[in-house]
Amino acid sequence: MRITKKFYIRPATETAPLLLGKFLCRNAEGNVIKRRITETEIYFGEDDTACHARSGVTRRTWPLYEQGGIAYVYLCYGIHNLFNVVTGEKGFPQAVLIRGVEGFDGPGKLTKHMKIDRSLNAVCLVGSNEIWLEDDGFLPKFNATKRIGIDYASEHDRNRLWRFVAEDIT
DNA sequence: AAAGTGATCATG
DNA sequence: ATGATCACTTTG
Repeated sequence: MRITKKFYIRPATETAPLLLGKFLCRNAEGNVIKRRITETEIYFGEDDTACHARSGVTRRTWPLYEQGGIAYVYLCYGIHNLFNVVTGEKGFPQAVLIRGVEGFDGPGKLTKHMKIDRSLNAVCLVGSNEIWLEDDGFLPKFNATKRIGIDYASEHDRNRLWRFVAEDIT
């Protein structure tokens, strides 16, 4: 069944591991794709030097400050659309980056396959018929590791174990 | 190892 | 208006 609002309104630190195994669902022009999430990463607050919100509210980062349950999609390196799930209460910027789904490892690859782009930025995952998440009760085992691709962040933030990889989903 | 690619943000 | 930066992927 579709994941409801309540699931999203809690800290990304809680939500990120729970998102593993959930189905990311996308309806693009009547074509529905559903795939289990295999890899997630936390971006948490203005004090997290790896988080986009480290510079406060801007034209790009405003969705991070909304109440949990919406999408945050932005263009990375001029080429790749990266998909995040905004979590928590309104006013505290945080999100979970979806880094992989079954069959498609890599945050840019999965968005390409599922036709996710910036037109879905700030879309409500609870109410949209274009993109949403579903839960069938499956809870995979997982490992927590360091985040990837954030060399510019402080050592302290680089060392946080804020990346989660499911073991039993390929 | 390194390019490709363009929105975003800080600076002037 | 301009330039540096960047939560990546692919190619050699």
